Amino acid sequence: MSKGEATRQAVLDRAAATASRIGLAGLTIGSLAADTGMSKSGLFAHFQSKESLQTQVLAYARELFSDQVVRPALAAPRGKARVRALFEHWVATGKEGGAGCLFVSASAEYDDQPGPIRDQLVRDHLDFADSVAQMFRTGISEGQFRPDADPDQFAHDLHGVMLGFFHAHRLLAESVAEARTRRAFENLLAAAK
Amino acid sequence: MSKGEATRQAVLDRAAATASRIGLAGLTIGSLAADTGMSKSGLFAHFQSKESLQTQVLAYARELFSDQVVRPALAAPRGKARVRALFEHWVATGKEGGAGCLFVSASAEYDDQPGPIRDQLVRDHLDFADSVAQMFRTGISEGQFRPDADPDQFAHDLHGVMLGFFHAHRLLAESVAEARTRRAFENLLAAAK
DNA sequence: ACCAAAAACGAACGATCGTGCTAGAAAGGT
DNA sequence: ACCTTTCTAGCACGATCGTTCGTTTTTGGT
Repeated sequence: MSKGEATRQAVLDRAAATASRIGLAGLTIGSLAADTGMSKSGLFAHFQSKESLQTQVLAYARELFSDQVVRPALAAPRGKARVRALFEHWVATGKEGGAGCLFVSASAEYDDQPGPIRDQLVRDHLDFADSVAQMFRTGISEGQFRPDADPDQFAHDLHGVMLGFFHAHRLLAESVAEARTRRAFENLLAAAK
Repeated sequence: MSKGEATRQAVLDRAAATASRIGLAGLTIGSLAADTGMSKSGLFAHFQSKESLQTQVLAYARELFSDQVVRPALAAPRGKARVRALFEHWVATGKEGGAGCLFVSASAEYDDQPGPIRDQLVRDHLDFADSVAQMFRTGISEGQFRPDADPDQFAHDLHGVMLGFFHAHRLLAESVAEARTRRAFENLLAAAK
C-alpha cells in the first residue's frame, strides 16, 4: 500500500470515528487535519472536495460494518442462528460507537437533503435490508420460521428494534437498553415461528 | 401578544421547519434571518446565543408535538383506543415532516454531545415515554392488555417502531413504509393482549 | 545516487460563522 | 401628541469554513 493510500485510510478512520460522534455533516477539514496532525491543504489534497470526503467516509464505514456485523453473521449456520448472530454483532458495534452509529445519525441527517450522500445511504440501506431479508428467507426454507412470514417486513421490524436500541443506549444511556432490545428481538423471532 | 413575542414565534416556527430538514445543528443565524426577511442582528437580539436559539426551537417543537400528537390522543377513550390514537397522530405528523422528525434527527445528532441540548432531549423523551407507558398501564387496568405486560417495554418498542417508520418514510420514501409500520404496531398490540 | 513522481506544507482567497455595539424606527401607554 | 420602552438595522470584529496555488519535502524505482 502506497504512502498516500495509507494516510488516506488513517484520515478516513479518524473521520469515521468523529462523524459517529458529531455527525457526518459536522465533519470539518480543519479540525480533521488537526486531529491527524496534518495541514489542512495536505489533507484536502487526498479528497477533491468535502462532499467527496463524506462519501468516502461512508464507503469506509460500510466496509467496517460489513467486517464487524455482516460477515461474522454469515459465518454462523444458516437460518435462525445466522439471524441471531447478525443481531448480536449489530448490538456489539452499537455498544462501542462503531460503524452502525454512523449510519443511524447520517440517515437522520440526510433524509431530507437530496444529493450523492443521501443516494449512497439509500443504496447501502437497501443492500443491507436485502441481506437481512435473505437470511430470514433461508430460515423459512429451513423450516425455522413460519412459511407465510414476510422477510422484508422482518428486516424492517428488526431495523426499528435496532434504531430503538441506538436511541436508548446512546442518548439515554439506559442500562436497560440492551435488555429491552433483546426482549424486543426475541418477541420478533417468536412471532415469526 | 407583544410584537417581539410574535416575531420570536415566527422565527421559531420557521427554524423548526428548517431544523427538521437539515438538523438542529445545521441551523444558522444568517440563513434564518434571510428566510424570515430580518437582519442577522435583529433576529439575534431575540435569542441570547445560538445555543439558546436551539433550545428554544426544541421547546417550541415540544409544544407542537404535544398539540399534534399527545393532546389529541388524550381526547380518545382511555386504554387501547388511546394508544391507537396516539399512534395514528404520531404517524400523521411523520408523514408531513412535523415536529416528530425534529426530535428524531436531533436525538441522533446530539446523542454523543453533552450539554443543555442533549439534556433537554433526554428530559423530553423520558417525559414522553412515561406518558406512553401510562397510557398502556391504563389499558392494563381496563383489562385490554395482559396484566403481566411491561408498560416501559411497550413504550420502548413503540418508539422503535416509530423510528423505523421515520427512517423508511423519509429516507427511503418507501410507499410501503406506512403499511409495514401499521403491521408492526398491530403485532405489538397483539402481543400485549 | 539520481530523479521523476507523489505527498505534504504554508499562505492566501472570499464567504460565512456567531456575536457585540450603536443608532434609528416602531410601538404603545399616557 | 408626547415619551419611554421595545424592537430592528447597520456595521464591524475575529474565527473558521472550503478551496486554490505554488513551493518544498519525501518517497520509491532505477
